[in-house]
Amino acid sequence: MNKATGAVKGKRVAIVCGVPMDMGNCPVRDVMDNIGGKWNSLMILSLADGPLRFSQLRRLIPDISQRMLTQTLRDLQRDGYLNRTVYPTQPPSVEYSLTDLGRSFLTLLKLFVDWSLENHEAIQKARAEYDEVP
Amino acid sequence: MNKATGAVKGKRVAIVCGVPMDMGNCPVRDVMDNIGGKWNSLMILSLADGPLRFSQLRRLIPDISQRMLTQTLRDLQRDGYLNRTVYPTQPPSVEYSLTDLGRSFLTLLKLFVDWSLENHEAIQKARAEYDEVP
DNA sequence: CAGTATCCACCCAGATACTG
DNA sequence: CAGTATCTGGGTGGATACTG
Repeated sequence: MNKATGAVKGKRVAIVCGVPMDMGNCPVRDVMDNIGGKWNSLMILSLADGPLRFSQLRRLIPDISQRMLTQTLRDLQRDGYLNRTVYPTQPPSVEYSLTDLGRSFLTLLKLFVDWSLENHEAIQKARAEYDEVP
Repeated sequence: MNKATGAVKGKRVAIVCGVPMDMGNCPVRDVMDNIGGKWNSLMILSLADGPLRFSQLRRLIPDISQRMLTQTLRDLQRDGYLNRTVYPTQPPSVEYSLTDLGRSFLTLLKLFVDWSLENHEAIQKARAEYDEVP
C-alpha cells in the first residue's frame, strides 16, 4: 500500500472517460513511448518517403549519436514499425523501411505534426503570458 | 563542432520529408513533450468530460504523486491546454478545465488512443517475435 | 484542500573508443 | 559500413515532510 497516493501495489487503475485504465499495462502508454521518445517519431517521419540505410539516416539527422540511432532503430523494429534488411555486400549495407504498421502510424503522426504547426504559435503565446506573471 | 555527429553547434537541422527541421527549436517536439510526458495526456483525457478539482484528479489517478500532479497541471496550464480557477472558499477549492486549445488537442489525442487500442495486439506480437530470436 | 520544499534513485541519452 | 561497449552527467519522477 502506497501511503502517499492510496494506490494498491499491482493494481494501479486510473479512470479515464469513465473507463478503467490499468496503468501497469496500458496499451496507450505502450504506443505513447514510441512517439514520446526523443528520436522515435523523427525516425518514422524520416523513412516516410522510402527505405534508407544506416549512414543515410545518420546524415539526415545530424545531431543523433550512433548509439541513439542504433537503439532507436532497434526499438522501432522490435515493436513492428520498421523492417531491417541486410544486403550481404562488402562492406555490408543495411536498409530500414516502414512496415504496414509503421505506415499506419505515419498517417497518425502526420496529423500530429499538422496540429503542432497550426497551434505552435498559440502555445508559445500562452507560455509567454504565463511566464510574465506579476 | 560536434565530432561524433558532424553537427554544428546551434544549427542542428534534420531533413524530414524534404523539409528542414531545426531540432533546436522544433514546434513538433514542443508539442510532443506535452503528449510524451508520463502524465500529461492522461491528465487531458481525465478532464475530457468536464472540470475537476485537484483532489478529484488525485483520486481519479491513484498512482500519481502530489508533486507530479501539481507539476503536470502547471505545465499544461502554462502551455495553454487548461485553465486553473480558484474559488475563494474556506478551505480553498481549485478547479481545472480544458481550454479550447486543450479540447482541440483532445480530439487528436482520442485518435491516438483509438489507434493504440486497435494496434496494440500487433505491437505485442511483433515484440514477442523479436524477442524469441534464435 | 491544495499545494511547497527537499532529498534521492534511476535511467535516458551523450561522448568516446573500439570492431567485424 | 554498421554497428558494440563503457563511462558518465543531467533530468525526470518518486517519497516524504511541511504549510496557508
